[in-house]
Amino acid sequence: MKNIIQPVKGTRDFYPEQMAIRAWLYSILRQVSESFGYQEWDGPFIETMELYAAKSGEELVKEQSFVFQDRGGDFITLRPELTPSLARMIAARQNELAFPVRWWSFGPFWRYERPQKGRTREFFQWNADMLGVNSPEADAELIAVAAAFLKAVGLTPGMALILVNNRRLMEAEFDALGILPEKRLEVSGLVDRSNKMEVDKWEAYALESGLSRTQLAGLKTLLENKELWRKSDELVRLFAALKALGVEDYVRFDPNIMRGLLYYTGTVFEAFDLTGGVRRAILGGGRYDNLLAEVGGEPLSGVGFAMGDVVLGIVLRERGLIPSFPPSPALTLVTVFDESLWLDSYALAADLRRAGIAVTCYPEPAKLPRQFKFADRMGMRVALVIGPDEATDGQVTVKDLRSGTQEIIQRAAVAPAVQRILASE
RNA sequence: GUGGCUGUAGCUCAAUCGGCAGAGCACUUGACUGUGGAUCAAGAUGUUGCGGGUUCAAGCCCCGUCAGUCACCCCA
Repeated sequence: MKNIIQPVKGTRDFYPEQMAIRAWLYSILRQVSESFGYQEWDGPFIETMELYAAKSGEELVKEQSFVFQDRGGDFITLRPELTPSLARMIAARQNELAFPVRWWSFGPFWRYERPQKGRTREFFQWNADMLGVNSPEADAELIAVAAAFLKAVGLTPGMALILVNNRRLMEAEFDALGILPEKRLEVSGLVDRSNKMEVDKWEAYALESGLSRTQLAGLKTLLENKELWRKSDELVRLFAALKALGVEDYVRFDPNIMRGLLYYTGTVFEAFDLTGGVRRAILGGGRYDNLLAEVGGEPLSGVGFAMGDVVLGIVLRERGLIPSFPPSPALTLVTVFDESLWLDSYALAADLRRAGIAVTCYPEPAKLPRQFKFADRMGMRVALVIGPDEATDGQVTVKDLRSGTQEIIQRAAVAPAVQRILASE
């Protein structure tokens, strides 16, 4: 223990147990994404620093990304997000792609931040985007994808909701309150924080940032107005589309949702666990209009969202929604009785594999209790024994590990017998 | 980047005022020389994160450092 080299800060080891969960999540993402016709894609895990600097400003990249110089002296960044790669790859094939583009991806990302609950330095993220359509109905589709996912992992509308707002609506309201355009960003940040801070602290903070008392009062009224969405044609259409898509139970209007990102221009949304211990967003996204222009492409509108695996994992664990998987993918063990019968066991295992059964053969003659214990710990269902008695008669002992019953049968009948046990509940 | 808390056996954690480093689970062996889970018995296990300091004596106090964790910040 003492001299084992430490893992890199903020990384997670995926032992088979955790890897099974990751694979399970991946399979659900695939199923949900593909049910809406999204194509899987991926970009490189490393990109030039310029790609991110173009969009987010160099400070952010240098301080919160992993950046290193390659041997040629170029600055390389471990990707902290996927959207710039998406913009770059779309822009490079802008004239040949069949729009609207619907793409999804699941892969690793890195951010050089201080780890805490729900935040690691290496994490996996699911991204889904649609480009080439600018409509509230397209926004609704992405929200429906997100809702379909929540449903697929067992999160009901009582557990998690997608909160929706619209930036254009909020900006119009800010204007109506006499908040100057150059103040919008700061006020957006303020709005974003309104749920996280205590009320009086928040108000003091608001006044400090230059809002008048009337403006503050107006802002508070605004943020409590659950019907505000009716003033936005885009949101009215969005909610109508969500209803048609059958996911309205998962979605609520919430004027507090702004999202920090500069590039969102219209609809924005975030999914939250309603009652759990984590306050962080499970997923978040929105409409962006100018992304491609920033990497040198023609202007193209898009909408998309991203979901990290870390917060989701915490939520699912708290809710008991992560299924358990047997440790071994092979649920059948062929034991090795002794040295003289070793290869008989190997041959039996090979036979069963030819019959399409996943089989582990114990790799050496060991005491049977040890071999059975191994089968038990690996969550196996069937154990097979060829001892001297069985060998003489061309037979095999087949034991159902769950019921504890066993029978001695002819070797040719072993495969069907094993399959029967595996098929039983 | 700022602040709080925590580092003791593989894991979860005890250890009184600074006075012999322990328990449960897991592990190994046996009860049971052809059968796992259950039970019983026995056994093994430590650079108390690391480095320094104070002290007759440090897991405990002090300084530093590393790691974990929580909050702030940020959240692409």
